Amino acid sequence: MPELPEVETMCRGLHPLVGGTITRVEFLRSPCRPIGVRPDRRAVRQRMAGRRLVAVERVGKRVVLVLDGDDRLVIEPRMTGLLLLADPPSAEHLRLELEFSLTQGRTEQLRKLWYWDRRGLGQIAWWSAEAWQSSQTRSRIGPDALLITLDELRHKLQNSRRAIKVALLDQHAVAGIGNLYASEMLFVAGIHPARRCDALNRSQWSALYDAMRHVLSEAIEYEGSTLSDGTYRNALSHAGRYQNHHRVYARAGEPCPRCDGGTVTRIVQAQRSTFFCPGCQRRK
DNA sequence: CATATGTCCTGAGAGC
DNA sequence: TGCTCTCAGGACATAT
Repeated sequence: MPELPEVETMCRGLHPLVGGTITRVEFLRSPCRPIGVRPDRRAVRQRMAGRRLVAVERVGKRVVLVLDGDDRLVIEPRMTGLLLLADPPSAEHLRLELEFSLTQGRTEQLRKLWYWDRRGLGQIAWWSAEAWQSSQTRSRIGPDALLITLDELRHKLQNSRRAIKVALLDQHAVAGIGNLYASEMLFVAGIHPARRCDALNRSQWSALYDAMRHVLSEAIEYEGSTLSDGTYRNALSHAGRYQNHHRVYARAGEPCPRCDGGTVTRIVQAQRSTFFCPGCQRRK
């Protein structure tokens, strides 16, 4: 489930490690199927060891550990991946352990960073500086949802025949939006999730753009959403709080928080749940 | 090219 | 109580 706000929160939580040197890299043997590591575990372990962490960045829903020399370790948590400095929820789903050495004055401190993933759909990939550079210029992934301009968003999607909800999930168009926040931002914008992109007018694109920025930044302030399965946690293993502020997601049957008489409704689009209010998100 | 569908994965919860 | 089944949705592979 981690989408842009959760991944942003994870990244911010890793800030204490910046400047530290990686002293140990351990891919943990677990009864679970190993997650994908590219090029492979041994190569990644060799390349990581002794490197300094220069920055932690986010690209869409991916966490990028920038190392000295500009090489990068890119972590995609997908559904259940977490990056933790403390208290993993279970030992058996730990996948990767990194040990960092941090110097503060004369004292040296060791800290661990774990990648934990219950379902194991996550991916970890090593990018050399050169490979990263060329992939950036070829730009396989779309502009980040918090960096894209209104014009870019409109030009990317306005000719698409897809439903707007489905198009918002396309990471090649705009990166960072997932199933939960797509429903939330369409509700705030007052747009029916099944409206075709090519049927939206200029003021609706503008409303959607504003709603996208509003919902995502609000969710970051609350440190993301921890759903009923309780999986998502920040780096210190604390739950997010934005689930208490969801307007429609997973609220089917509840009264609309905006209009009189509307009921939040669940539909399925592209095999995913969508939540909206038929009363104030009109088809036309 | 654009769009739609299938696939992977684990554990919670429903229903019998 | 204990079993089987369905569902949750990240990204990508494959099909149309």
